[in-house]
Amino acid sequence: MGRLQSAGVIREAATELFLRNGYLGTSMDEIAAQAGVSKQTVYTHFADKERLFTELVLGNTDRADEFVAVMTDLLDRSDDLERDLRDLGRRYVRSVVQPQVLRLRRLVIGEAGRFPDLARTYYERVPERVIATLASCLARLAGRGLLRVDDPPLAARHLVALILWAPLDRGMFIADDEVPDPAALDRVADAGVGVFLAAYGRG
Amino acid sequence: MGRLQSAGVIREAATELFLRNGYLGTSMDEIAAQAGVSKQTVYTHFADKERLFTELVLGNTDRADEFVAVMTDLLDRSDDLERDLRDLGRRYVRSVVQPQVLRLRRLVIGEAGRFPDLARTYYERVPERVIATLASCLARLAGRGLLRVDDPPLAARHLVALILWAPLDRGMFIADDEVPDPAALDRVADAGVGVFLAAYGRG
Amino acid sequence: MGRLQSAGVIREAATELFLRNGYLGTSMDEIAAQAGVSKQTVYTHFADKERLFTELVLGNTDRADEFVAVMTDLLDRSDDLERDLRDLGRRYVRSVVQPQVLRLRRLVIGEAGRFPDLARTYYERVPERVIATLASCLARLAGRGLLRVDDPPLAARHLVALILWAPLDRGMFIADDEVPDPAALDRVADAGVGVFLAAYGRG
Amino acid sequence: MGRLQSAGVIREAATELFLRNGYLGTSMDEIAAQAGVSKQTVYTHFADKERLFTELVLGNTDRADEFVAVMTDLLDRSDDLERDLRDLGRRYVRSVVQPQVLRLRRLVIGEAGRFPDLARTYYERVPERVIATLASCLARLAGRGLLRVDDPPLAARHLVALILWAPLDRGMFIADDEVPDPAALDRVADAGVGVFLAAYGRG
DNA sequence: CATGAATGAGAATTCATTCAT
DNA sequence: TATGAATGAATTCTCATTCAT
Repeated sequence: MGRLQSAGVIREAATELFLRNGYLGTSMDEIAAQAGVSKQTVYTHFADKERLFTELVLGNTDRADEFVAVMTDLLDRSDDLERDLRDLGRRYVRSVVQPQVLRLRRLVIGEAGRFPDLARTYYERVPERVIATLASCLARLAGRGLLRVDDPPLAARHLVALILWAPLDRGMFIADDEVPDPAALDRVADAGVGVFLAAYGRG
Repeated sequence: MGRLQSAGVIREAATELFLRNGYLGTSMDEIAAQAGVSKQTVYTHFADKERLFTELVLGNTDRADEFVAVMTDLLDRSDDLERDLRDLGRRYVRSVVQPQVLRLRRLVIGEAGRFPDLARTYYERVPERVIATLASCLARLAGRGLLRVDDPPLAARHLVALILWAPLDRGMFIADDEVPDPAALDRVADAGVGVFLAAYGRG
Repeated sequence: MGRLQSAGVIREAATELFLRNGYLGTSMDEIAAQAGVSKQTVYTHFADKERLFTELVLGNTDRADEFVAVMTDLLDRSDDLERDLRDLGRRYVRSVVQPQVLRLRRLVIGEAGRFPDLARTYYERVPERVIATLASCLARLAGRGLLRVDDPPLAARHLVALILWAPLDRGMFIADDEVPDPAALDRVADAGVGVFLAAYGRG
Repeated sequence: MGRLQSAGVIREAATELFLRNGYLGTSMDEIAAQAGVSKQTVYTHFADKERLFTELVLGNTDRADEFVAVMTDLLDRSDDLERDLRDLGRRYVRSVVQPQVLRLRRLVIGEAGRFPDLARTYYERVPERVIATLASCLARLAGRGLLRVDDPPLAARHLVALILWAPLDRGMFIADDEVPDPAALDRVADAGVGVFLAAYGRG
């Protein structure tokens, strides 16, 4: 088996186990067994457990990339802001409540004490990045006269909070695998957008 | 040393260690050493590590009691809603960003996979309890004509989200011990209340 | 099994194994097995492998005590110096070529790179201590007019060298368990004393 | 890279590491890394770790050759024995206290239990060879009437002991890299020669 | 000749838990 | 009630060595 294959298999196995059992709850033995390689092969590809862990976590941050692109596209060319904000909110909420996403968030939060730099980097690369991009979009929308926004980052945080809070906060504590009902999620997102527009809409 | 003293000392020691190092990251040896008792004494008072852990976590949920009482008192006899909502928001945000509170939240979230029932119970006893109480208060305020609220639980979630989201989300990932600047927290809370009133206010 | 028993059994087992297989060549597993206790019991009594090792080595340095006492006694009340020096030389050589003694010397020398402080301490407590005591004795003998000694420590080194060198140097490299022929050892010691007296004798 | 170059580089790397960290304390990985070649290349040139080790140790025994030649030359054509013995003693002591030489001696002694044949061979090729050659020289000097020597090997051992003992015994245990003060070494050698001549000199 | 990938065995150390006193 | 001693299983990581290319 070549280098690429092994590394990939190990990555998959380790990701699954870390997400399920946490950092300390996952042993290098289990990872090797799950990947079907010897323990030493794991160490050939990843210097130690810490680096394997951080590499995996940070390797999962690019999922934010697509969302940021979609968001920019959607809002910058919007000609029906309420419709497009709802669309955005629904997409956002649905992506965030994926079990994999929730598990990763729980993992990073739970290990923030042990890996403070990792948690900070994750925070900057994922949620903060979305907020910053959204703030830019809102500023442009305000420039086009479609919103009244004095403090774009603050407004962005409010929009995200209104859309995500309820399902995300719940998702942090309720760790089962059942994705919430999509219709209910849509209602949550719509209601959040409604409040946002009531406060920031053109009036 | 009597039973009560020992149990208390152990509880303190274990709480500190669990909050700092997590469930798996804390050993019964460390707890005994930190408490200044023998390991066997720990086992005399707490059947095993799991029960010690869950008992400690659930023993820390009554901190929500006071807040719920304050909230009810404040809102039910309000004669200046904006002022009192701001007061409430500022108190809430300040209490939530206490390092101990953030650490406990991180701990429960991080162990939600290993202790799903514990996480669910914590969720119900702390954040959901606040939401439910707040929803009642908002309903009564609507009854008094001070707010326009169709769905009180939803409105409660919105208010909490607007007030807490930014500092709490940050606090989940940035695990240092520096409490945010109180003035900045006040501004965050005030801005959240502002958005809430823009959407749900009588005017 | 009580604390004292366990510690003693572990000490014996570890001493034997370290002397036979060296520091790195001995595993904590082997020590526990040889002692008939669990590995953790070894760790209960000795913090780690290094401390177990150093404690054992330094615990074996008091064997020099008796010899130093005998030497002082013998030389300080000597009324036939040649006879008593020969007696001393024979005792010395015989004690030094004991397999246990040679093994310990080899062990400390071989680990001098890894445990420089241990080697230095051993050197000071065993060979240097004998030299210092012997130097005092020789000085007193010179004071009694029985020897001509300008530099007692130097003379002491010469005497020790003349007596020990040949069997000890051989014993460092030839590691079998056969003790040299006692008669041959006596001749070596006697010859060494002869040279010493030819150089330092009264004349 | 050709066979010769690789082998040489590996030899150098392994020698340095074995001398510094011992046999078990040196891994084939470290040797390969230090040599800048792959581990497999090490195994191409040396069947296994044991053979690499023994080959290196025995490859370092020819350093005795030169000294033996110098000694023979010096003593066999001596016309001022005291001067030439002192010269010899000073050279000998200085060569023996070289850090590399002391490290090799410590290494062979420390591994005498694991590699008894290697230690024996080293002993025969280095110290015993010097003794044997010196014994011949002393015998010839006695034949020329310059010394009174009944048992040349014994006399040779005495001379070597008187010259080397103090610095060499110390050098076995004190493993720092500071070479002793040359002037002090000269005094040690001179004093040893003095005692030797007092016992074995013609006068 | 040289390499990167892989292995099974074993290293030191720590774990939660129990037993005898 | 409290303890010190003890355990068996598990932890991360390294070892000397071999295989396919």
